[in-house]
Amino acid sequence: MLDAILSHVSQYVTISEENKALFTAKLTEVNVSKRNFLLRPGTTVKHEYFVIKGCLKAYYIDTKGNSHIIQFAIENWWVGDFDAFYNKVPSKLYIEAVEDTSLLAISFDDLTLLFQQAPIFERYFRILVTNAFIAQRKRIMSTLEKRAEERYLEFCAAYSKIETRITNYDVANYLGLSPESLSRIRTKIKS
Amino acid sequence: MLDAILSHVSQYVTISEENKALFTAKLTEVNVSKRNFLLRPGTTVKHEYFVIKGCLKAYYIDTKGNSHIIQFAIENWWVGDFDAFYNKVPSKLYIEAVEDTSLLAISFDDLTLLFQQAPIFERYFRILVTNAFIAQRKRIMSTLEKRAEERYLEFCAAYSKIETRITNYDVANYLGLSPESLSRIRTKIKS
DNA sequence: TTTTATAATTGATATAGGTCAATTTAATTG
DNA sequence: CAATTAAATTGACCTATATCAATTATAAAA
Repeated sequence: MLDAILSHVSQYVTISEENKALFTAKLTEVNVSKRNFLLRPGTTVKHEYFVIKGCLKAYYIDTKGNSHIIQFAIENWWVGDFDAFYNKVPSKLYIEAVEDTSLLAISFDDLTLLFQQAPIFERYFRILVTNAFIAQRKRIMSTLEKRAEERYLEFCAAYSKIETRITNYDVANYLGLSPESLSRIRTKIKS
Repeated sequence: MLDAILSHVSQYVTISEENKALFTAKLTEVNVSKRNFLLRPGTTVKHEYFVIKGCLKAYYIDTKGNSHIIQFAIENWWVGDFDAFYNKVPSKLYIEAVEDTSLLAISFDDLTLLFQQAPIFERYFRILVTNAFIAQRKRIMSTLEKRAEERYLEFCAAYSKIETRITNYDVANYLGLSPESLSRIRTKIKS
């Protein structure tokens, strides 16, 4: 349970046993069953979450009523609404479990305290956010330069562990495509 | 000169005079004149840069030969190639001065040292990257849900200080549009 | 195993924005 | 300021992907 998150931390920074204890003491378990919500828009976001088991999607509904998936999260991913969490603005996101999911949560106050007590975690999260930033930039680059078909193939390669766990409807949505277009692309690829 | 960057740091974290001195001692001035490059693809990136005066664009050329601007930078912005800088991979970016520009540079080694000497800077950069991540996410959201015209108006509102300093060709490129389309949108707006 | 709900596919048609080519306007530079 | 070069506009036409509507397949529930 805690092994997963500690080994994740250890991939990025070296931490002492004391710091491990300090960290894990601040984590609480949260379970969300399939089709239920970890987060809904309008809420104040007090936690960030680490996925132990399961799969979620983070999406929002725009002014025209269209939904847009901005992130999938599976085992060993952090998920939440950074904007709402750090800037204390109401969330715009739905975070919904696509499978029965168990997570570990850390609150804003505990995280702030942790940063004071052990600045090494400041580094851990700095590295994580930097990586997330880079990954997100690559997504922008992909959208700018590539056709739908190419982006779909790229998605399958990058998220092979996710692709089979979610519907094509959701994959299309993540890629900014209509499900019909994705379906056509898939039949085209098969031939 | 150093005032600008110190006051920028102070917007995000509280730092002592010693830490200010520690930081500024690691900065060196760099000047790039209009149409010249701060960075070219294939290079190893050893520095991140803070803009004191001027304007730059960061772009890359894709496999099809099309260029894509991923960032503009003006006064008080950090600019560089995060991916290349942190992950020590060759840069894919051109960073070109759109006006005569002066910057402050910090090297990877100095930054690493700074993080050890004064973890408060770890926090400063964590906050900056988090903000950059959030801003970038908003860009993705905008692309997903909005038409070209709407995105252009949004761009003008968000980057009013930049908009007049760069060509429409570059604005179009940043928005993922052809210059012709942007031109049509602009004439449509005027009427 | 039948019913019901959800997901995926297919066809017909529409459209935002791209591409190519030409022209005009505005900046640079000798 | 004349000569170049770069930037912006306009027109004609094209294409990737959306939208709407219907159908089929698959999964969940009764």
